[in-house]
Parts: sequence; structure tokens; C-alpha cells
Amino acid sequence: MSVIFSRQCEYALQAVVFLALKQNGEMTPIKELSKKLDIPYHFLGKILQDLTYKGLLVSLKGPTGGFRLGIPAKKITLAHIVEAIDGMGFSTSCVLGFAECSGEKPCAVHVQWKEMRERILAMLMNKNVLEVAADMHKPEYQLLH
Amino acid sequence: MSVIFSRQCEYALQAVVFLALKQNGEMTPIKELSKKLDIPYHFLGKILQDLTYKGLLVSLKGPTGGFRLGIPAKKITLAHIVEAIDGMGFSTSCVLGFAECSGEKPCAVHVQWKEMRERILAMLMNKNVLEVAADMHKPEYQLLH
DNA sequence: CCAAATTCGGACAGAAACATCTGAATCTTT
DNA sequence: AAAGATTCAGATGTTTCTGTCCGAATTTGG
Repeated sequence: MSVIFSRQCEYALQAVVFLALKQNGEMTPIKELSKKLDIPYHFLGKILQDLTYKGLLVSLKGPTGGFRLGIPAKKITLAHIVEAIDGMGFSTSCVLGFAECSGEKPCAVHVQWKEMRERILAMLMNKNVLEVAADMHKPEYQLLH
Repeated sequence: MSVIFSRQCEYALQAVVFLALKQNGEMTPIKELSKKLDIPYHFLGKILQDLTYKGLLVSLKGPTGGFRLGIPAKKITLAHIVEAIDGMGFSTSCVLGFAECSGEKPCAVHVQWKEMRERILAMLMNKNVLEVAADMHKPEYQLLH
């Protein structure tokens, strides 16, 4: 394909950012997330279940149930979400696909690629979902309205 | 999963770099590439066929047949290979997975991500396989020996 | 207590990516 | 001309990812 993260992971990122928009302890059911973000209902259910198991979310059954963040939004970085769903494999993998490529036995583009990966990683670790959600509120970011 | 390029694309990158190591017009059969690079024989066959169709390689049947570069190594960049196999989708895609994310309707990390993508793209376009192959010759790069 | 809304858990279905198989076509060498 | 090595083309199999379905468990409100 040629995409950095899996579909699941993208859905997870969107969902967590969306939940971060709700500042009170309000619960959001799958149905709402599914509609607003246009993500398949049952598929999203699995993903949220997974994030709940990993501790990023908290769930509640029954009417008025749903999901909310399990940790303060400020403490959840994009890296946390990616790690929970896809793992951090991308941050060590070789562009050319050599399994043994490493600092001791590098491929010819190892150092340059390493820098890219580290930049990406730094960005993911530096962005918490509170910031992201706050930005999405601003009029110039219309995707979640 | 969480990898930048598809398996096919990684195999293609490796194979083309390997072929760039052979400076004379010598043909290399699939069997040799498959063994040296540890790539499944028939799968690699398809990929080389594809690269041949795209003009990056030239093939010849029969004994003494095989594949060689179809363009001078210096003119083939890593970007050319990626484009031939995976396409350049990654260079425009949104990290959060929003389909409509763009300059006019950005997500909250659009600008930062755009910079990452552009850096990656620049690196892929600036690296030609002659350089890469030459580096792989050097003793500090042992992966292809 | 009951009905309705929700998550939970497991099985299943479909699509895409990865890989293999087989026979045909082509080329080289003898 | 024959034999062997190779690519080519299409069909098929396998695995992983994506998505669906259903029934059970839980919670709320009447």
C-alpha cells in the first residue's frame, strides 16, 4: 500500500482526538464516534476496546455509557496511541527492508533514514492530544466540525 | 503493520541496488538475486517483471538471460523505484488518516507532517542507485557481501 | 423488575497483500 | 534439431488486515 500507519491506527488517532474534545467526564458511545468520524461501527468498537485494555480509554456499559479518556489528554501523546495499536516497529525499520540493517551493519542510506525516523518519532512524542484537539477547535481546522 | 513501504517495494529497492552493482552489461537471473537477497523466487520474478514493464529494467530470456538496469544507474533514484511499485501516495497522505486533509482543510498536525513527507521525498529523489550501490561496496557496509 | 442502550467477546466473512505453481514462450549451446 | 535455462502470464493458494454479525453481560431509567 504505502501508508505510515495501519487503518486501525489512523482510526484510533482520530477517535482519541475526538474524545479529547469533550472536556467534562462525559461518555461518548461508539455510535456517535462512528457517525462523526465515518468509521465502521463494529470495527471501531474493537479498536476502542483495545485502547481501553491498554489503559488509554475508560469504558462504561449501558445507556449513558460509552468511552472517555482514561488519562488526562495532556499526557496522551500521538506516540502512545501509535504504540498501543501498531507498535513502534517503524522507528527502527530499514527503508530498503534489510532485516539486519543497524548501526553496526548499516545499509547505504541508514544514517539518513534514521534521522527521518527520529524526527517522526519526536513529532509523535511531542504532540499530545490536548494540543491537537484544541487546534482542531480553531476555525482554520474544520475537519471535526 | 506499520512500515513505510510494501514488502514488494522493499524487495524492488534491494534488487535494483543489487543490479546496479554489476557495472558491465551482464545479465543477472532471478535465481541469483533470490539467493543473494533471500527473497522468494517466484515473488521476486513478478516484481522484476513489473519493473521491466515500467522500463527500469531490461530482461532477456534463455540461458545467459536475466535482468539488468534499463537506464543508467545514476539516473535511477530511490523515488523512481518506490513510484513504480507503491506509487507516491505516502507523500500526500494525512497522518491522522483524514481523507480530506489538505492545505485548505488541514488537520491539526498537517504542516508538521507535510514537512516530514517532503524531507522523505527529497531524500528518495536525491539518492540514485549508483551512489547507493557504490556505498554498499565500501567495507563499512557489509549487507550485500 | 423490566426494557432499552450500551460494551464485550468470539466467530465469521471479505479484501488485499504475499507467495507459489504450472505451462508456455524464448533464447543459447551443443 | 534437441535440450536446457531462463523469463512470461495467468491461475491458485496462504496469510494478514479489514470489516461484520450475533449473543451475552452490564447499566440506566421507568
